Amino acid sequence: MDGKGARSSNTLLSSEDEMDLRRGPWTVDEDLTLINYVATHGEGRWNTLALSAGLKRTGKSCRLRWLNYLRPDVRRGNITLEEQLLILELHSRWGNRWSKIAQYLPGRTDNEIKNYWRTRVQKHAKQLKCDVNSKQFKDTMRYIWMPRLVERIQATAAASATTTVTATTATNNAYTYGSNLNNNKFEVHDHKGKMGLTDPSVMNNDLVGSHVTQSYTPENSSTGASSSDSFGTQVSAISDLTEYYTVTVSGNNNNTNSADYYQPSQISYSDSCITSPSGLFPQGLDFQSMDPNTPWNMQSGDSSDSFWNVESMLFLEQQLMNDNM
DNA sequence: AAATAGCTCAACCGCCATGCT
DNA sequence: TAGCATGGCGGTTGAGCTATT
Repeated sequence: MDGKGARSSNTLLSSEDEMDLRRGPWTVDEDLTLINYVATHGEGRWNTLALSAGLKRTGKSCRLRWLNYLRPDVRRGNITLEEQLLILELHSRWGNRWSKIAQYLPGRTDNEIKNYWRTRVQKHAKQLKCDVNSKQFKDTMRYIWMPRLVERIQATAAASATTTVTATTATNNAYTYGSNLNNNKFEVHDHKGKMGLTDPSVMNNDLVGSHVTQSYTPENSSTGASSSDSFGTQVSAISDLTEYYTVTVSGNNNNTNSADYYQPSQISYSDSCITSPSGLFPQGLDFQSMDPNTPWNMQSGDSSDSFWNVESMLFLEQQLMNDNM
């Protein structure tokens, strides 16, 4: 990799070595070599690592491969409704600060979030024939997309909370409860489980019954053009903006390409969702003061999807308000 | 069945910031 | 202080896959 990058960022390599630099997709052997080397020697000093491990890759390539793919805690797969919502909110706040946004989605890489944004969000902007950075599109996200996401999240949580009641009475220790409701798989984990909230500060005992995460399987994902392999990122159901502006907006619903398809004043949404035109977290979350890893820790190797839940979001809102008082 | 279009995402590129000597 | 090495970040690309015609 790094044709020019190899020259600019890896002067340890001789020109002869440069000629041998590999680029393109990583092989299984290369992956194993990198994994074993990092396991033994740790991360960092990527150029030295590449040389010492005998990888004919630049340090940059090794670093990227490790961070975006091989790292044990990296999550790939369904981007949950909650994650989508958070991405939208954080992007509205920070713009294309992908790495910053990624800090608040544990296990997600900036690259994955960036890809999500470009493939899903920008696609809808394109469909609307407006710029993704335009006020019009931002309003669409704020007034339509995000409220609908919240509604869906809440609906999911409400439905699954009912399912959880019986499970929570069974035991307070590790349990995994699965059910099949409307073709969605629901999973419940306790505080020590592999998924779900782990920080007691956000674990209101009264809400135990809501510690539910919903797992969308690829087959019930709404994204028709998802990759075929198990590593491909899938986006949870209801990620399609088209549904939002066709359902929510009063009048002119059918013309999704219309440049003036709605006015904010036309939008009405329930009391239970967005409360401010400025977005889901109207007064600004103090994300900087939060530990990105604390409330939503998730251990590696768990392919389940949603480790956010409505309580998490409400917690965020609460903290937001507290921080602004 | 073949061709084409569209989509996804891993990987690359280039720039910048930081730390070290 | 200058020069270099390294890490990090955001933008972009293109191979591979799926869906459609």
